[in-house]
Amino acid sequence: MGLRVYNTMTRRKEDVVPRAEGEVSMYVGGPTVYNYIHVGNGRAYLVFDVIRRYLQYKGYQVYCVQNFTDVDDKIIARAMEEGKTPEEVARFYEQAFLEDMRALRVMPPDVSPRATETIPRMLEMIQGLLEKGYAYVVDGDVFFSVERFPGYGKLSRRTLEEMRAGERVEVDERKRHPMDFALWKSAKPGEPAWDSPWGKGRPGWHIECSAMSLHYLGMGFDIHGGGQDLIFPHHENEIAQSEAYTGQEPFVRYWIHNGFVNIREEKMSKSLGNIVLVREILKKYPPDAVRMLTLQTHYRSPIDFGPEALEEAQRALERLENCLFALDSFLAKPTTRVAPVRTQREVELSDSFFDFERRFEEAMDDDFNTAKAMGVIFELVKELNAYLAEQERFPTPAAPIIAGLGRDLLLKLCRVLGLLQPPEEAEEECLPAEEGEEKKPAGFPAAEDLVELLLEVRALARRKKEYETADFIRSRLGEMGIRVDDLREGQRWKYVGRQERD
RNA sequence: GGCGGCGUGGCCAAGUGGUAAGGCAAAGGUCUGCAAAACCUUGAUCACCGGUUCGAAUCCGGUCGCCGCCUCCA
Repeated sequence: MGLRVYNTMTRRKEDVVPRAEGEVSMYVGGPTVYNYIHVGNGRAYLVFDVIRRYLQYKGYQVYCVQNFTDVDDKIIARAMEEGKTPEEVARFYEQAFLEDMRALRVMPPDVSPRATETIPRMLEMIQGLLEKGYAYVVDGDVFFSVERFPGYGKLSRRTLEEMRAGERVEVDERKRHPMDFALWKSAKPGEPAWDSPWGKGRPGWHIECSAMSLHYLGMGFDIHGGGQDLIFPHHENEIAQSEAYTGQEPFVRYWIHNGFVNIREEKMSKSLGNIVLVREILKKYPPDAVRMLTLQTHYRSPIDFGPEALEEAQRALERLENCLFALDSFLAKPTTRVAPVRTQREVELSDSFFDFERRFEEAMDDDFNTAKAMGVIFELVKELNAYLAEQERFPTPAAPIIAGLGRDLLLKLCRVLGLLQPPEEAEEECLPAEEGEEKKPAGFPAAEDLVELLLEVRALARRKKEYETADFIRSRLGEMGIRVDDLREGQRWKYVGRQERD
């Protein structure tokens, strides 16, 4: 069974057959950089991050383009408010976006072009559309004529007659059809502007994505993704422009759209004023908790990002981390005899590992069913925990081998979903340890050794039933972010980081 | 008005023709000086009504309820 994906265009799950064998080209709608991104944006980028990781896991060479919309009404408005230039605003939030993405552990795209740097390509396209009669000029504005493009509405499944343009927004009288949209907007005084054959102006919103995707990926690329709110009009317009301009179709092979984020049952949106910023929740929850929450629901369904849901996701994540912690400390324990001889139970368990991986893949192959895939991972966790529990009573010589295999599989599957990734280099740079370390004399004991020493003291205390001392050590270490668990055969510990909640 | 989606145990959420994954919460038990973790055990007939079928949460029709899009938005 190969990979299948739900294509918004056909409203069906389709087998994925990339344009070029073994390669997948994808374009993910990037941010308009006029503000910090909210969790709705965050979800979209997490969804496509997972899709991308899974494609790579399947062996595809993935090439990913993501734009920055750095010229736009909202950016201009923001600049006015803050007394800055639109460019300053754009660069600032561009940087903030990159920080948020890194914090969420989203893989950076291969190319992230800016709209303002793609203007020549856009002018070229607009010119071409004019020449072919798909567009017209009015007072320095250029509009796309939707009536000239027969396929208009095919993505959002609606016809021009069905749409009630002007019902909620006043229609520009100069347009030939109410649904016509701007390719180029003439500049008002004080706005950023570029020279064009139609006078000074700036691009309309939709044209940039067409220009960039055609430039970097070419006609008929594989995956175009974004939130469901982009289906109409943004992606519909992109199709119209691109197919009209090139005279070819399709513009995109597979359209993938993720569902919305709700906050307490309501759609999160700017007008409702219930925006939650990515950087706000990352102050309260680890990035993997946010990722876990998105993974536990299918990408096309709505998700509630309320505090209850996040708490729950965090506890689910802890179950995963606890299992890994238990495996790691089990494997770190010095063992006297290791032998490959497996018990019947161990033969069955290690055989089942293949099964887990197969079921994981089946789930992901079916339109990236991460909720199902997480279910498989949690079943694996249960098996591994049960096995470790057995080992406490009845150690077996092959245990390190089996536990090692289990650990490798668990980590492998989690990382396909972007969970439990090793900390990034950038993060380590943030730790203020660097300088101090230089000053330490050679041979200064590592922190790990000192922790071990404390735990030896604690073990001694426990043996003498001096529980006050033992508990004191445990709680003080806990305050420093070191978690200590007592097991039947000894203690295990791990640096889990300081808990900074609220 | 048009188009689309949803309604599964206390909560979240997979499943879309063969008698319901998983997570969180809860209860009891095991382990344990305490704590934490973990393990074992316990619970849903799938909004409602009717139909198709040997058999439906899963297909068809209807009813009720919720939501989204048609406007900038991930």
